[in-house]
Amino acid sequence: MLFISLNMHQLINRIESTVKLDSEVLEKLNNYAKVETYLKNQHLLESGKRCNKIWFLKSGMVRKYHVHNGKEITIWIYTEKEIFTALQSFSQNTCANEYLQACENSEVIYISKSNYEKLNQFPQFLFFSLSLIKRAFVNNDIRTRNLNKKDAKGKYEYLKAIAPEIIKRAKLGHIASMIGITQETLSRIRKG
Amino acid sequence: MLFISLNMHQLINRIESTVKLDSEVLEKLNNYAKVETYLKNQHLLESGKRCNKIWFLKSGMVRKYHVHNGKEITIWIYTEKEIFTALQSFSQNTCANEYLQACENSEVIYISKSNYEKLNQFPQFLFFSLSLIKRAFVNNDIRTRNLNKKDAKGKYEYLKAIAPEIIKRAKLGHIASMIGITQETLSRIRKG
DNA sequence: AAGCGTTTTTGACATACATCAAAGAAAAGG
DNA sequence: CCTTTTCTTTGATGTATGTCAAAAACGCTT
Repeated sequence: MLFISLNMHQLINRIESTVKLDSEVLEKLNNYAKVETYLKNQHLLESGKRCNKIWFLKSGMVRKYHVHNGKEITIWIYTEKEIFTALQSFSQNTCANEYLQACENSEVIYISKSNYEKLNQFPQFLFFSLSLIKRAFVNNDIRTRNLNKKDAKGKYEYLKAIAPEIIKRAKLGHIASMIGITQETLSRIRKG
Repeated sequence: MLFISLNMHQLINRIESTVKLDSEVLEKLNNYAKVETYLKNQHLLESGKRCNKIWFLKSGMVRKYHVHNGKEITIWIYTEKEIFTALQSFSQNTCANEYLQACENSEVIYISKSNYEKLNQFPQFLFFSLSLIKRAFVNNDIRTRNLNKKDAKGKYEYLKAIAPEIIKRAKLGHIASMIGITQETLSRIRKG
């Protein structure tokens, strides 16, 4: 009889909306996945460190950013049920040059790189990994194209349309740097 | 005895720098891959059509662009030995909203989507697909981050550093729209 | 070599947005 | 509940780059 931790259901649903997993994979997944909590402002990952985890966000909000000329540039903000990692570091064993920080108290499930690779030895899980990254790739692509040729207001409206949760919950400055404008400009845009 | 078309060697080398393929996969790959040539300015793919091919560029140069307010925005320019497709259309069976156009006379190898999927039933090929897209994802990511917070000159210098071939061979206007500046600005940057 | 279409350069001008600075509002913390 | 810190708003000013238009250079084709 297969025992799956209660914590795992959201994640398993997420995966099984792409591929059905057989009990062998489910069991491994259940064993490999660990739950962890972070307080607001705590870092899940820091620039310069190697990223050897992939995360699933159960609750809260996590911001990915990098530092350029002493300024934090938000890359993306993740909300509930999203899966994220610092892919270059994770897949190429290099040092990350980005930070992952909880912007609210957050609860995550993570799988270590080595365990993730073990899961990927199962073709059904490998197939999931491929579709996960394909979707992420396509989304990035669409986002970049849409943001590129818009003015500040257009960028904000676009982000609002595709990620209303972020607009509601994230700080002004974080949102602004995500779409490449200053927070002063964003404040004025919001005013009307 | 396995016969592999001469045309295929470049592509096979490219794949086998990631995974060694056994003869069964090699044979299928050889059967599925077709060579095609395009004249300068001919389209490999047009917006509104479904993209059901993935290409390997043997020689020449291919530009991916989309049209925004009647203007062509270059997304990227591919040079020899690169693999490309319109991923959203290819993987989600939607209509492409981008064009692929030869900017020089070009020779490509393509594999149809259905054959590509057949190849992906082999875990070793699936593994290649995953690493291919991972690398593309990471490269896009790095590029976007680097281009975002630079001024026009910085963007140009960055592109020159990562893709000198494009700078040498592509048209001014194509390069300019790729980094989100006007061709007049780029012309002035080049002047000094 | 001449001619024609395309691409690049140059110039004058307009403007969206950044920057800097300081006040005001909200949140955190004792 | 009051204090301190952090975040957001508002205002004044500067500048990089866009836009429009025309000239110059380039590269095919005959």
